[in-house]
Amino acid sequence: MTPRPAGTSAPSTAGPSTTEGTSGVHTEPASAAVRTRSQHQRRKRIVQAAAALASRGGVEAMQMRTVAERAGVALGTLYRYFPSKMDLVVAVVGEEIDLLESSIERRPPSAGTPAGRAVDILMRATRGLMREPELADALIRSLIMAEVDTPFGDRMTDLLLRVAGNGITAETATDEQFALAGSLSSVWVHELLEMLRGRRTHEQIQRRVEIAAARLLADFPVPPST
Amino acid sequence: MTPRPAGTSAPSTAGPSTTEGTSGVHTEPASAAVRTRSQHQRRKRIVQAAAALASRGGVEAMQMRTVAERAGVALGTLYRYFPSKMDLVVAVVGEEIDLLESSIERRPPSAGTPAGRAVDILMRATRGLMREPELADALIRSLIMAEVDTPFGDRMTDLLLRVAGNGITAETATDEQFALAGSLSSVWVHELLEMLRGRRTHEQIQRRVEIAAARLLADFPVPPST
DNA sequence: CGAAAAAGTAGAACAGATTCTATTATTTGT
DNA sequence: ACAAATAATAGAATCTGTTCTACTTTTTCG
Repeated sequence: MTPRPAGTSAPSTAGPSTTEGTSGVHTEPASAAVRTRSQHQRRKRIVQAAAALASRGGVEAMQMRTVAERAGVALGTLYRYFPSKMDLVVAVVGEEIDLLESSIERRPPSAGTPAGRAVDILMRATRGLMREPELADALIRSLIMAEVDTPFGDRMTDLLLRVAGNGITAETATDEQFALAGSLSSVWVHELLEMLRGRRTHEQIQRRVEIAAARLLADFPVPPST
Repeated sequence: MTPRPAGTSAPSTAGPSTTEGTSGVHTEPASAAVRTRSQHQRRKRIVQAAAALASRGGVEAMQMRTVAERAGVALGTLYRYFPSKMDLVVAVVGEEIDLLESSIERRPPSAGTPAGRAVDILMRATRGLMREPELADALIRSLIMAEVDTPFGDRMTDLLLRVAGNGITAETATDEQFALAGSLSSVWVHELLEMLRGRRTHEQIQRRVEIAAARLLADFPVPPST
């Protein structure tokens, strides 16, 4: 699941990566205990508000002031939780990826070859993202722009490794396999970008991803049988 | 409200491309004729100023006000030539790519395999870009972000096709070869980004590009001999 | 040449992200 | 329960991209 201590509501500290380097511990006892009446899921409310706004007009519509307002917190508070707009975007993306992961758990790719399975989840992710083009655009772009680590590419690479590689994990994978899965992931991201730019159709992406996957994952382990 | 009629009469002389989609002709008589005394290479001065600033502190340092000042033009004029900061960035990039191309002409890759040649030019490009990390960062990121066509990925793909594919061109290439070259190009761009984020060393990039190229360009035509 | 068009200029104005301030809750430790 | 610490809040202020205004200088051309 989410490697993120999400539940913890410590504003500044912890957090989803964020630009902050601070890795300090925070002294927040609760995780479920309702603070006073309706206090403390501020983080969740913020992310929701942000996602909602982004689904509409993309990042532009997701203005910090507006998000704060809509989430019912002060601008300053918003900035306490998310030091920059980017951090907020990353949080929103996190949720999207969670969704994809659970979808995969629910209905794992069935193709017989590693490449086939990889294409399966990549296209599923594509469809999922494309359901909210504005949001997708905003998110993908922002992530690529991010100064620092964003869980996106890495999580996707991991997913590919696990699903396509028949149980390989970041641990057990060889350096080369890791590199290959990573390459496929970046090809996909790039195609996604092109689609957002209106230069690719769904079919074209599928074709290209298939072509790349077939080469890149050619010698990934095939599952024993079924 | 208004979609800038940009192409119209703009000083957007010829063109290192820029974001402008307008391929229209411009009514600019001169191209070399010195206007009055020192007028008209304003564009060049602007791009130079921009590049210089970007080489220092990256995009942030390349503030429109500062660029204008340094180029000795009014802010309004700067915006007449480059409707947005992005356009300016694209122009700067254009020059960088030109540099790479001429470097390749001067000393074409010598490796015997398509993959080898591809790696050669990609690493050469990497080194070239890394000479000015701030600039590279600014440029790469901006280009990826660009709403519209930017000559970057395409020009690189083309280059790869020509150089690695032993004379193949966008014309003669099969759909698949085109896709494969494109994939390699996106892998490279992604690695470059990771390097800029400080998550890759030169060697790691080389390794990963080699791994990807070996798979992706496996069945590209090999030169007759030599 | 002389007027209309095009290009420049200085600088104000606007917008949205981020920062800062002063003040008011809440929480926590004891 | 109470003082110190922490979290929030409203809102002003700052910064930088972009737009707009009012003029001045060049260029184009009949």
